[in-house]
Amino acid sequence: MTEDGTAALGDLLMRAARTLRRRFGAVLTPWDLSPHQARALRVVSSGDGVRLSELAEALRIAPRSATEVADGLQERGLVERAADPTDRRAVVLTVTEAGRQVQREVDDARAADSAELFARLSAADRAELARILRALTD
Amino acid sequence: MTEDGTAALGDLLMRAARTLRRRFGAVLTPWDLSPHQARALRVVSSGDGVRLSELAEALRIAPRSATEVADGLQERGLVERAADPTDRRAVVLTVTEAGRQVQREVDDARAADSAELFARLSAADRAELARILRALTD
DNA sequence: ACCACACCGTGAGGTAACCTCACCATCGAT
DNA sequence: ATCGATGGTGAGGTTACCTCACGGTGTGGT
Repeated sequence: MTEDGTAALGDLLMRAARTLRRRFGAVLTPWDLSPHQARALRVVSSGDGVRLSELAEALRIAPRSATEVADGLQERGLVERAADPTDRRAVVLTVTEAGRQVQREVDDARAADSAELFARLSAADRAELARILRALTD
Repeated sequence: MTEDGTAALGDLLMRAARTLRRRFGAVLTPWDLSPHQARALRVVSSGDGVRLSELAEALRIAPRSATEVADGLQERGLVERAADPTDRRAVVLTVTEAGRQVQREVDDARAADSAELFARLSAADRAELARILRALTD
C-alpha cells in the first residue's frame, strides 16, 4: 500500500511546512505578533468590515475565540470594533492606519523570507511546485 | 520583490500542510492520541531505549515537557520508563508490546490516508513533488 | 402583530500543551 | 575530593483554545 512512498511524501510536506512555519514565526518577532494574530490581521485587512463570526470561520476557530484574537489586535491598536449598520447584533472589525502599516510591513518581510527560502529552487521547480500543490488542494 | 510569487508559494505549502495535518489528526481519533503523542510514540518505537532528553530534542520541546509527553504515553501503557544502565541519572523510554501494536496501526492508517490524499496526483507529479521538497529541506 | 426560534458577541470557567525556575541525584574533569 | 555541568521532575505560570450560559437582536410562521 505504500510502495509509491506516499507516507514519506506526507512527511516531507509536513517537514517543509514546519520549516516554513518556524521561519514565519521568527519573521514576526519584530512586531511581537503571533502567527495567528498575523493571519487575523491579514483577514481583516483584506476584507473590509469583517464580522467576528467571519473571522472565526476564516481562522477555523470557535466564535468565542475570535473575540479574544480581536481583543489582542485591538489592544495593539491594529483593528477597531464598530457596529454593523445592517445588523445591530453584529460587530465588524476594521483595520486601523497603524494596522494597515503593520500588515504591509509583515507581508513584505514574509515575502522576503519566502523568497530567501525558495531561492534554492530553480524558477522552473518553483512553478512546478506551485502547480502540484494547487492540484493537491483544489 | 514578489514578482515570482514566492509568497504565494509559501501560502500554498502552508495550506497543503494544514490539510494534511487536519487529516492526520482525524486519522488518530480511533486511538485517542494527539499528533504529538503519535510522533513521540514513533520516536520511541524507532530508536530503542530513548532518553527523555533525546525525546525532547526530537520533538523540539523543553526537557520538562518531554516528561509530560512520556507520562501520557506511559498512562496509556504504550511506553515504559527504565533506568539507563550507563547513567543513573537518566531514564530511557522503551515501547511496550501494546505500544508497538498501536504504532503499527497508526502508521498503516496514516499511510492509507496519505495515499488517498495524494491519489489525485499522477505518479510523476508525486515523484516531482518529493524531489522538490527534498531539495528544499536539504 | 405576535411569538418562537435562530443567531451575534461575550462573560465565566475549564483544559491541554507548552514554558521557566528551582531542586536533587549523578557524572566527569580537575 | 570537589565542583561545575547534566538528567529528570515538582511547582507554578502562560497561551490559545474550548463549552456553556446569557442578553440583545433579526426572522419566519401563524
